[in-house]
Amino acid sequence: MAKSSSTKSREENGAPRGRKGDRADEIVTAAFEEFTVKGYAGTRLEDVASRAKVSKGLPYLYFKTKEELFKAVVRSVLTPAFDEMRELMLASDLPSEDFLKGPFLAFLQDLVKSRRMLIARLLISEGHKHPELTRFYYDHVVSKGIAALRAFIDRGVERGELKPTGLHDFPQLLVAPALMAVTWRSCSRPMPISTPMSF
Amino acid sequence: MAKSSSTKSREENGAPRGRKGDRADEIVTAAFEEFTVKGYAGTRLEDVASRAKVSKGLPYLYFKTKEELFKAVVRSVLTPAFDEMRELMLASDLPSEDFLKGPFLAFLQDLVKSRRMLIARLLISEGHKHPELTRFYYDHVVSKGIAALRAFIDRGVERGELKPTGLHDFPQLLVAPALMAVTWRSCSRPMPISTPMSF
Amino acid sequence: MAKSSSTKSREENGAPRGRKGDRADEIVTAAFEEFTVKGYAGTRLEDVASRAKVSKGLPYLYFKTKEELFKAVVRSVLTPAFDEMRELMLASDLPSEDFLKGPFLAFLQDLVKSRRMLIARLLISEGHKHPELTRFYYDHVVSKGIAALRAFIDRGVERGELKPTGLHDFPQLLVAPALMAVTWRSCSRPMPISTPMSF
Amino acid sequence: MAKSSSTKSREENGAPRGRKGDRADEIVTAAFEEFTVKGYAGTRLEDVASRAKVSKGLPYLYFKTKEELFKAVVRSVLTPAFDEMRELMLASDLPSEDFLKGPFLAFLQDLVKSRRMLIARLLISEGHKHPELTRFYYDHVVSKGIAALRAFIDRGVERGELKPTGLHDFPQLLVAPALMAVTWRSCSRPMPISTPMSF
DNA sequence: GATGAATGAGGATTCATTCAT
DNA sequence: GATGAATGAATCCTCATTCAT
Repeated sequence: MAKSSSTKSREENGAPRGRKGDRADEIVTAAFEEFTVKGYAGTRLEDVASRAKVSKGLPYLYFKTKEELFKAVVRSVLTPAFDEMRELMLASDLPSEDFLKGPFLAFLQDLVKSRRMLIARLLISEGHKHPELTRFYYDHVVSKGIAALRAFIDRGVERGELKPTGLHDFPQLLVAPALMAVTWRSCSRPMPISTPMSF
Repeated sequence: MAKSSSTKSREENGAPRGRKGDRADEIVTAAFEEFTVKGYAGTRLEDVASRAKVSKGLPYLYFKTKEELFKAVVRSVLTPAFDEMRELMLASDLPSEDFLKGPFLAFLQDLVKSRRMLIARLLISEGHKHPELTRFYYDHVVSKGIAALRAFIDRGVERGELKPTGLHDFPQLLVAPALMAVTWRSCSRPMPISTPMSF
Repeated sequence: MAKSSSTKSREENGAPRGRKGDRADEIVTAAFEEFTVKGYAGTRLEDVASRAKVSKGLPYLYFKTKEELFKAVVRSVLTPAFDEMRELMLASDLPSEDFLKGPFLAFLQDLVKSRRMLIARLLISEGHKHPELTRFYYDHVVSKGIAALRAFIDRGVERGELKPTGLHDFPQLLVAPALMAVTWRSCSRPMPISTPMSF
Repeated sequence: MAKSSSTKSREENGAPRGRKGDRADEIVTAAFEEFTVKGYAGTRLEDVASRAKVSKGLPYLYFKTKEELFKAVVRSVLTPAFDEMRELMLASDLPSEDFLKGPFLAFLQDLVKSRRMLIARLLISEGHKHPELTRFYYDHVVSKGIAALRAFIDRGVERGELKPTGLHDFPQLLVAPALMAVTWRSCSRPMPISTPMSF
């Protein structure tokens, strides 16, 4: 998340860069940490500001409201994560199972280890309060990820590398273990992330 | 929650309000609905009260604080759900796969259809703010459910009905689809709950 | 205080007797203890009720409001205390100084030792919120006590036993040490009550 | 309280509101007035705020809780009062009786006339709810005042100006008349403060 | 008379947001 | 642009008081 805007997302969140380290980015980063730890309602903008080492009023210069900041946080994590996954799916030409057990698993494990998956908990807990956000991201980001997964599955089936199963209809099951790991962990018990196989 | 008032008051029908009133139950039910819809912080006790058709102050007569009420809600949903599951696992002697595809799947589908699984979202989103609650329920309720699942798997393996897989180590994967369904749905997209097959 | 209504104050506070121990008295006694410890605002009628071993609603059967109960408490302590003092002043014919150093000092010391003087703190802290009470008691009870003290002083002066001093004008100084002792003690430091002499 | 803002803001005149605003001082002053009139429990922070002409929330910016504000009030009155007294005792070299009947009496009379002595009533009525406050002030402020009084008395005795009496043991009796005056007045009846003589 | 469940006004406290500097 | 003092709506919780039983 830290480097989310390093690629291309400069102007969409209206952040000025400034050579001494994008304040907006620092605020978003701090907000991410606060939000994932305390939840939306539990996060005080003042704490976000302190964590970002800026004054209490500054976040309002970049983000009109707390909700806008929240959306910026989701944006800054989700978009890169799904972009990465899509790139990954297209970049390899390994046999399906090898790919799943190799790079894809590694990707999921990284995801789970990184704090970025915590965004999942945020979406689960707060998503319904921000329906446009949820819908927007579902429609523009998540659905693309799912499409990529589905395309991957279909290709594997075509090649005879995968059995045609219900997976085509619910490709999200491929990432279910990662989600499971995160939700499970969030309920205080670590659960090792194993292969998404046996599917 | 389901059967909390089993002690002396009216049954499932809208019987006359008892004198001593299982108002506590009505409050817990109302609170469950508010909490699942609005989250912990977003729920106003006053709304819980109105929903339960009682005065603003009454919830405090039964639950010292908002947190106590929250705990009571979790308790009232979680305990019966896990008890039910354990009973189910012990009650049947069908071949493992038949059981999983039959009664067990039906149970999960019921669970997902019922609003009770919404408690999962609550635990995911708010659990970390109530660590003792989480730990208590993990230790006393969840772990028993997991043990039951594991026993079931082991029995199936012994009988040669199931292949020995990593499932023994993470039996919670058996309910993962249900959890997936709920979390997915909570992000605004319905996802049919299918068989926990391929297991 | 305990036995305040044993003498003559039965009907004025509307208390029924009932052979098994005047409930009203028990409530007043309990209230006295709560009020002196917690102050007026800090006292919960529910705690008064528990202390008196009666139900939460009972005090309202005897005392229309919390304030009425408070007044009853003041009444039950002040009246007997001043009555006692007046009787004392009239009962003796010792030389003035002997009387002051003997029975009168003993009386003050008893007063201070007893919990009854705590009523002073109540009047100091809460008196201004109950002006009619204060005025009534000043006019009907306190002023009689002062008059008795003044009469005693004047008699002593007439007899040549006491020097004519400002004491005539502020006879309350005779009890000042007792008041001092109580107020001082209430600020957490015990102060022995010595002779009201050297006056 | 009197000179609390001695650091950098306007003096006794209604000078322009400073930018950084010694709002804290204004709030403490307003709180002092509310507390002395209404008591601790009876004071609504909202009223304090209005009296100080600030918003409801501002007091919480300076004082975490109502209790902290209360402590600040006590501090702001007590400390200067006792400091003043100690300075007074050391500053003069008049014969003991002249000092008592002159500057010291004047000091007490001023004290009683000023509203500062009302703090005494606060301590009497609310002190027991704030034991650390009471103890702290006793140990650090009051006891020093008493020590100064005792030193003064002893010096007088050494010089043969005062008779050795119990006063050495309870020097607080020197201020008893002032305390008496205040407590008495608080019970609605003014009592002139006369000489602390006859001691 | 007694009980204790129920009511609801009232007050402490928090925090998103604004704005003068 | 930055700052942080100030605002005030919102919400938890308490408790005097009422009332059905």
